[in-house]
Amino acid sequence: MSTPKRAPTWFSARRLFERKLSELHHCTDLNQVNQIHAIIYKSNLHRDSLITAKLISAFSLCRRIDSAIKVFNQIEKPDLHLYNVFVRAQILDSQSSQAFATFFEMQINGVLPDTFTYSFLLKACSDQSWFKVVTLINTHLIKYGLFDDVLILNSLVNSYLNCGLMGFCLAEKLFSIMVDRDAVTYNCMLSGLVKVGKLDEALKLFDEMPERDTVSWNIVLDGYVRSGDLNLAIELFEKMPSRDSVSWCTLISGYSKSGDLKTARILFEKMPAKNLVAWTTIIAAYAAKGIVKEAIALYDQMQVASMKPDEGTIIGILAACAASGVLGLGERIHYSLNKSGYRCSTRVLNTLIDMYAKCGSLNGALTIFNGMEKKDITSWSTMIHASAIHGHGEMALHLFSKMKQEGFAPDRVTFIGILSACNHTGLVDEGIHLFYTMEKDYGVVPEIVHYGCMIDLLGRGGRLKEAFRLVQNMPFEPNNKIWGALIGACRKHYAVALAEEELKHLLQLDFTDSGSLSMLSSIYAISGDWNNFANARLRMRNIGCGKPSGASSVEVDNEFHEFTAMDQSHPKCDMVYEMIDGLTQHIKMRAAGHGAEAHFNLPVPVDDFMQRSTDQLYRNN
DNA sequence: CTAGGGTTAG
Repeated sequence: MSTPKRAPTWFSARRLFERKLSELHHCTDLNQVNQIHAIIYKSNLHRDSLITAKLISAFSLCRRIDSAIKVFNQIEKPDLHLYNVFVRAQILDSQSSQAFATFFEMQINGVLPDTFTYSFLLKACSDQSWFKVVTLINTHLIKYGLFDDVLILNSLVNSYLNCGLMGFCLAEKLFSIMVDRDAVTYNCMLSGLVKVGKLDEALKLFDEMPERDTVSWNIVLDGYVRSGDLNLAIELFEKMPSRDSVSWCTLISGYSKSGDLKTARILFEKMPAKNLVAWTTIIAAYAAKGIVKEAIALYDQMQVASMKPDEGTIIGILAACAASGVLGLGERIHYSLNKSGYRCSTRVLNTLIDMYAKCGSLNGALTIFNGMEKKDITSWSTMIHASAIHGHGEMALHLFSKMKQEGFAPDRVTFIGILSACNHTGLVDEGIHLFYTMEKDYGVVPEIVHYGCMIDLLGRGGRLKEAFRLVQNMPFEPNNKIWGALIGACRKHYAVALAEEELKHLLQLDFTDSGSLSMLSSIYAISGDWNNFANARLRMRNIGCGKPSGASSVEVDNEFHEFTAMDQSHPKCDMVYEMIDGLTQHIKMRAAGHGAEAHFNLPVPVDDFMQRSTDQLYRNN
């Protein structure tokens, strides 16, 4: 006789609940969290600070910051632990300013922050714009006597390393005075050195370190990959004492980015336990190369292998679609997301906007944008840039004022977008106005990229003297992009004399931008100065110009077509050139004041063609 | 707290 099945008793249900409660802060299943939430309220446990803290963590893990906020707001007097959990939840949801608000609020309420609070806040300090905040936290730590804890000092070193050159110097200083360094301290510094490209110093530190774990080896592996020396990378990979998924993925990603898909694929097949990152890397690699069929096949295979795509997977593949202009795959993924009922995060939606825009569908981008209930600064900046690349300057300006109405403060990236919108549409005066108000009214200090936009804007608008004056007065040394914009402007407006005069000293500079050199040589060609022309051409040859040759690409019905200059290899080559000639004629007629109604014999209707084509410049190899 | 895929950028 078999043992009778026992009905679940009150006792076992209670035990189950207690077990779930103790693991609550690791739970990623929203339904379960909601259930437990309900039981907590019924059992009057919501006054227990530890349980509430776990609940906030759980909601944060399920990406439901709204629920976490509700729970937090119902607590009358949060303690340090609750404040910390809430700060971390806000940081994880990239609500940094709200997290700092919580940080101030707790101090007003007489709760003093501890090292945990500071370590969460430091996690938000991810780039140069946070440098001042990091120094501030540094002084706080000293003031409150928290400056001797390895954990927090490691966080501090790491944050400094994220903050540009100034940060790097302070990180080195801090590292040198730290007495209690542990493995993490060394690894932070090691990765900092690799990220600023100081591979030699990184290797030296690697040798000097008291102990090396897998993380250390992986950082050095990444260093070789970044330096482009994949042979050294694979050599290191082979002699590493231990390899984990990160080692494999670093290498696969390295080969993918270098364009060697074949080796990337071989490594992927050899990788023992393929994880989500490996799948994402290889799929995005095929998508970026425009090999759509294989990307789709792998995407399906991944699901057969019961790997569930996460946010990173979706963003990675969509970004690759955007970079290569493969609308078909992007649309397919968007469709499958909708069908599966996946709740797209703001970040995924932002990536979708960018993907549609860069693949030629401004309408697709707008549809996503308008349907978003929670837009962030990136959504607005992306949409502004989307209008810019489609030549809709007015739309970009409209979006710009609307985002301000909705309470968003434009940042450095927004300004790059809006200035380039003015540039693409010839809105010179609007651009100048925005540039001069960006610091005064918005507190955004112009960087060299913003100057680059302005110089391009002025130059294209024919205001060459102003462009040159701006270059002279800007607080930066001109880089290749600045020179490129100037030379391009001179060429466009046949300002040979100006180019000569202003660019004379340029020839002595260490000038390595192939595009600018080629434009410079064409200026000399126009002016008939064949000596300097030859000179410029010689310099181009010396720096190995033409290596990263530009290519246009377009995807039609899941097939990828690529074209380079003077390319005759395409099977429908004649039709392509016929189209180009027709379009050129079309543009010239439009420029001469003829309306769109002017009739041409084109093999495909113009709108259809414009809708589907992308003109993405990218580098071979 | 450190390493891998990953939104906006003349």
